Amino acid sequence: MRLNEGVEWAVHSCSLMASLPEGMALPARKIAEYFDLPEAYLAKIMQQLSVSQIVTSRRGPGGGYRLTKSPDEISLLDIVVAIDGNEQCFQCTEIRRRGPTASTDAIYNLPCGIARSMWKAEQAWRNELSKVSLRDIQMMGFRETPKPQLEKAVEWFKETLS
Amino acid sequence: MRLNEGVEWAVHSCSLMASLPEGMALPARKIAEYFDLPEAYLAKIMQQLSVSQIVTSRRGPGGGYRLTKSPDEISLLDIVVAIDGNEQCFQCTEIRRRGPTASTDAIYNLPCGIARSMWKAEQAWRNELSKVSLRDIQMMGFRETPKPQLEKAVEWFKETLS
DNA sequence: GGCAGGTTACTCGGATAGCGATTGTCCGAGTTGATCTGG
DNA sequence: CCAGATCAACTCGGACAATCGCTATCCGAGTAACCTGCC
Repeated sequence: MRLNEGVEWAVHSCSLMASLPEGMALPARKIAEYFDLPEAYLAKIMQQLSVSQIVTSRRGPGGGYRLTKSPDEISLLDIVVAIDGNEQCFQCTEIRRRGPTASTDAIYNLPCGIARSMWKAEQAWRNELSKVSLRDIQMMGFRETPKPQLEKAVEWFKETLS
Repeated sequence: MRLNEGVEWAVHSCSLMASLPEGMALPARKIAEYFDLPEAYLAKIMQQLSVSQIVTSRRGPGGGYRLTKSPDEISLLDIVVAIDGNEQCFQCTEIRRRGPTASTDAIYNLPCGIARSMWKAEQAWRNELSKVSLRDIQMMGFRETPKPQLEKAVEWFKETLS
């Protein structure tokens, strides 16, 4: 089981946008430049974020993407769901109702116990992800990034937004 | 993100084998018959369980598969790992070290905060799965399966093992 | 000098190929149990 | 009647296609700013 590679890009991109001054937008081209990623594919990722209402887009000169909400109100889970979809990891195909021992019209009061166990674990995962906000990610970045890098980033931001 | 379909088959198959009398074995052919699954593909799943030491195999007439350990000692996580692999769902490619703002030789004391958050959630998922044993699954099945089905299953077992 | 129209450059968005992993299948290798034969 | 060898059937195990989803890319649609010429 592997998460989409785009998830990593999306979270980093959103984290970058979290530092964007009010009212400004960051084009996909610039984000791709900042992380040295293929522009065309990143654009697709950003589009998915746009569809999921995590960012809004604006076309034309001075356009680009920006977050729709405060970084406090966006969780990792939101981003993961936007990129990777919201379907259950474990798909129950009701195997128990098949084969010679089970009749098709049997009444089962509960979902399959195996599915319930798998879904419970999945829920724990989702729950952890929903507890981490984009603001938390941003703060971690500020605290843990080496100083020279941080200064370079600020410089890059100034140049880009001018 | 989707879990291998084989995981569901594997757990059901193991649950079935948990009810197998001491010393006997269940061939893949019979398991496929019980659940009405394609025999060839199920054989592949069983093979993966065999490689991971969850079941042992025995060839020839009277051969088949059986659990290596007591159902108490086998967790859902063991089976998931056997079929789906043990790699991390979230792969960190160290994006933060790329692009114009980061120098390649920069020293980062900690793994990327994003990766840490994702891995923590993943750990919660693994932890939940490791808490559920095959015995638990078996017991749930006994309690929740409609009586007529349970009797049919017992009947099938008798015929098959004779 | 101010305003309107056209032009240009910039950005997003959807349609379109390429590739790798999961899914699905087959046949050969190995083993066991039964059978047959000879003592 | 028993023991040993042979045989045949059964089961696993690895090698081999097909399909699907993720990865990657391009070009057209839309928009805002700017420039130019006229009033």
